[in-house]
Amino acid sequence: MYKRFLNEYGRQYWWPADTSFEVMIGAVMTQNTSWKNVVKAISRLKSCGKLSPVNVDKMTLDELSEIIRPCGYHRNKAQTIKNLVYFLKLYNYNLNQMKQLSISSLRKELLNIKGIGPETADSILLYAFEIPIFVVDSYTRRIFSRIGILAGTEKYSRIQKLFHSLPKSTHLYKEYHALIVKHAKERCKKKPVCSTCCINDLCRKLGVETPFEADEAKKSQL
DNA sequence: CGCCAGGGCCATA
DNA sequence: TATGGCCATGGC
Repeated sequence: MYKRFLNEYGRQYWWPADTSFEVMIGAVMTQNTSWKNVVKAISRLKSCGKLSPVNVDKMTLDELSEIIRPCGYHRNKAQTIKNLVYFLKLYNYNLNQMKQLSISSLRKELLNIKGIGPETADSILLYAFEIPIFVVDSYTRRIFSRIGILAGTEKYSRIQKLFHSLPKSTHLYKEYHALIVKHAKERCKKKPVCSTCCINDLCRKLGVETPFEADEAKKSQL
């Protein structure tokens, strides 16, 4: 799948951000939200010169909330970003200092921050800390359940484990997740399912329904 | 106008 | 453990 996606779409060069802090707050802001809205929110932060952990720390919750309004759920997300900055401050805003922790400890610390769940934590670990941890999102579930590899209801950790059977490569995990998002947006939307998907031939090779066939089958059941 | 977007928390059973 | 309601904005 990775090879086919890479061949189809090319390298994605994720995460699209200038600093690791921008990666982190972007990961929070994109929760159940289109990336375009996140770009708006981040540029608003940039244009007031507040795109740094120290400056975010200085702002009140309401100030931050108002600036990031375009990304949606802005009250919740402003609080989450505040919680995150509080955590970063404990380590003097120094990522190398946090990296002294074991990977599992660091992950637990991130998950302990209110508003940060598994996907957001892993996005931060992979794209900000450059630690080889695979990010599982709803697109991963959709794509791999459409071709019959997943049911889609498996627990996060189980799906992540599956991808961790691949070589533990930060570069591979970064690009694979990015390619999954790219593919979902272009060819694996909720509806309609594209009939000319680049993984159709792989489905036939595996002897399973193509995404298009699976969709048609579901329709005829109704 | 309705659907959807790179989730997570919380109350409930 | 596992659903369901809730959080909010903008693109299409």
